[in-house]
Amino acid sequence: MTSLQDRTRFEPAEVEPRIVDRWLSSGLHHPEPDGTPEENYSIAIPPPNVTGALHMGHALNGSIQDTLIRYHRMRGRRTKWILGTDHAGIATQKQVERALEAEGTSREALGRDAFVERVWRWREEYGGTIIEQLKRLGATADFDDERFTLDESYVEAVLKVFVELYDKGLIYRDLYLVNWDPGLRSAVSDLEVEEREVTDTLYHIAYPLEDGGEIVVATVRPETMLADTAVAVHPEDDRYRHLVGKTAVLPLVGRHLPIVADEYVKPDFGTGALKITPGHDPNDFEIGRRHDLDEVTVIGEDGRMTAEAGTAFAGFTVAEAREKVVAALTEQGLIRHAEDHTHEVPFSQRSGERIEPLISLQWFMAMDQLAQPAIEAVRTGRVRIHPESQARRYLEWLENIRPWCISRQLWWGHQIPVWYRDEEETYVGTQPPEGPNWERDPDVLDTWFSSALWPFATLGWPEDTPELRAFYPTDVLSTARDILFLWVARMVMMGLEFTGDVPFSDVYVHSVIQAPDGRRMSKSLGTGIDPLDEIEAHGADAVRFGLLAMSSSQDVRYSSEKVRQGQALANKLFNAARYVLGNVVASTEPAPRPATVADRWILSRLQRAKAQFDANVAAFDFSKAALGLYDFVYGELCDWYLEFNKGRAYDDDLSATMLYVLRETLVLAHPVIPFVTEELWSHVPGAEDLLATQQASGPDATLHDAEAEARVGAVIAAVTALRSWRDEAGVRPGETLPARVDGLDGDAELVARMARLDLGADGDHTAAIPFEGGMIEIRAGSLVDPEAEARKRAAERERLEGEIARAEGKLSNAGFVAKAPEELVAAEREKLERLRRELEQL
RNA sequence: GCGCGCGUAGCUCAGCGGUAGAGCAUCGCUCUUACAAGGCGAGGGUCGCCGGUUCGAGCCCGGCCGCGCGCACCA
Repeated sequence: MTSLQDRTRFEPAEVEPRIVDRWLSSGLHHPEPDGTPEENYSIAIPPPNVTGALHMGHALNGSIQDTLIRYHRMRGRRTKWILGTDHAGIATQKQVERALEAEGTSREALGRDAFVERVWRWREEYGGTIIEQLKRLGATADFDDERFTLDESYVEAVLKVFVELYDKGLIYRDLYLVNWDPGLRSAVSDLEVEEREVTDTLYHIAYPLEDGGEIVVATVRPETMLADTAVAVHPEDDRYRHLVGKTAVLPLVGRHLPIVADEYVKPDFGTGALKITPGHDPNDFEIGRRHDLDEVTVIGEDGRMTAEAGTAFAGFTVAEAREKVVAALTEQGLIRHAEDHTHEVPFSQRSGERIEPLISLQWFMAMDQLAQPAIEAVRTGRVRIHPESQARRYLEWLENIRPWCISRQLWWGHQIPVWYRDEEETYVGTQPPEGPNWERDPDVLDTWFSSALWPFATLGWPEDTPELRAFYPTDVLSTARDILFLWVARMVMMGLEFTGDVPFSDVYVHSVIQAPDGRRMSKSLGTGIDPLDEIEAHGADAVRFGLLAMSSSQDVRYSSEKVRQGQALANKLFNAARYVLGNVVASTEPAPRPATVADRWILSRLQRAKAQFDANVAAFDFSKAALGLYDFVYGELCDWYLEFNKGRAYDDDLSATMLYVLRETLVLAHPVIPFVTEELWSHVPGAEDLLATQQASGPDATLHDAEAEARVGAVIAAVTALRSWRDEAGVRPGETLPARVDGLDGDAELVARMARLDLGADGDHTAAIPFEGGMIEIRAGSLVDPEAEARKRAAERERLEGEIARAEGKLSNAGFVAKAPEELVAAEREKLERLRRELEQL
């Protein structure tokens, strides 16, 4: 191993691979299942898509989870970070289909079995990528126990859940209007649909009435008129009241349409008359069921018009049919008006295609009954969601929950365990039915159906495994807010339903990292930043620190400054350790052996840093936790304590204290910046094993020292005041100044050393520099420019007078004296007196 | 449309009832026994706008303006 003293910089690229190897070969990431879930600590990783690569969101969440895992591992908990990947039905199938297309073939040409086989091979090849990338981040997930949502045992769990929910009547098959994705040729769930603003043409179309006259309806989708089965008006609408119960005749088709009254219709929109197309519009579908209307389908699953649309339109795409319908209506003089209309239209998040609402035979899951316990769990605090605002979103969604369409017309996934025979018989079971002529339902389950079981299916459920007994329920689930409904809420429901317990006690919803310009990070926009590039450039510690430091309760822009701050911290700590280790008596046992007020001060500040770090981690405030480490290492340990001790002999006492502080600092910082701390640990004399497996001790109240903090606080104030004075007075920092110090008693020596004062010499009085707790008198005569000094003094007097005026004003305010808290008034009085003294001394 | 969040130093963000903060950037000084990916210091803000509550308000309340997100059925 390279000697520490030869290196003046921390080189992540050289150090990190070595350290990762040591961690992995130690097996520290893999706990034996033992103990209870209360004693142990576990986190189930949000399973990345098996085909995925590490992006900034993974890097942030990986940093958060690994920080929690390392923190609790170092505090005596048996920790398991449950690892694995998700088969990601649609995403994976699409990737492989694209590859097939490039080869000039298709999944249809291959057939189902060969295609699925092909996807498995694809997974063999690319599935390990993201796992390897997590290792580079320093993640100590359980790499020895990697799960996949299509593992044999996982499939068993999924099928069992399906069958049980079916038996309870919560899963059912229904002919219902679904969000059809024509690109995917599959149904998708409500949560996979996003609204986009689109400008369409709103046509006013006249429908003749059977008894003469007409009624004009407004629509942006004229082609769907071919499937109209009614016209609706508002029951209170005087313009149309007399038409309710009459019949209109559908142009181009000739179908007779009842005119119905329904509250849904908005009289002030369009013409106030609404064509009803139950087969192709969600609202019309509801209205249709209310009024028992026919459901006609004219658009097929391929996005083209069906035979039902009539010979003039069958086979054309929706867009083509629209033109033809409008042309035909125009010809008949039935288009009364056309205008641009901008509105929100559903698109598939998966394929980007416009959703085509279609009536389709699909599997659904009733959610109301399952939602109730999941609502209770959050209301009663059994599951705590951080930040609070996300808990409100969670509850709102669950309180308004709708049935979940769980079947997907894909090949890659958990095939639905239902068999049919002769259109008559249906069999539902985890094993295929006996007997001939059974056909299995070709559809697979929505990926989120299997993800919902993740925290317990990964631990071996439904078997009563040692892993399940030791680590379920898990402790924390950390995730982004976009899958709070898709995933988190459903895990709570399934966990409660099937294990009788919540799957985790805390949910931490982390920030979404945006591009530096505030746009979404995305490959297609070219705004993505690859965390691996950042690790390459700045080191994994820097990336971890930076991501934690920029995280917040809301979305944040990526801040490369924060990453550089992390890099600076790693380098700083590296050099501080190098310096300390080069000076201490190596054989000394690390221990707090304070011999000076500075020693007592740093020991006291260290306890404070530990307590604050603990509090911040407990509150999931990772930004404060990371920045607090930076402040302690930079602002207290390096800027002051190491400097205080320059020129002091490194005797046994100082060595013991130094080593103690160094070791405690490495232990404290390790969860956030594991690499540099682990590397340094290997150079600390007497430090055994890996830092990652050391046990941290909590803040030690006996080392808290208010007196030392006050005294050193005054020293720091004095030194800072003097440096500032030098800068303004133009006195070089290196120049030793004859001076007297008032108000610091025995600590004046410390100030003299830090600020280059000569307390023994004497000379003309030239300047008085007040600081919080005393006064430095410079006796340097000719060194100082008298004019500059006079200007400074005047400025200082002005400042003091201003502050005195403010304090006097406050104290002469009867309201303040009468109503403000007593101690505040007293403090103000003291301050006023102090300011007056300072002014007098000037 | 309803709901939530955010507008604080040039930039990214803390602070959320008692005299405005950090990191970076800028400027000046400085190679003082670790660290130039150093050290020290300085400048820089009517805390989006208007009212109100309070002895006292970035901080609480109300109303505007701007930005973002979530939910929603206006054809």
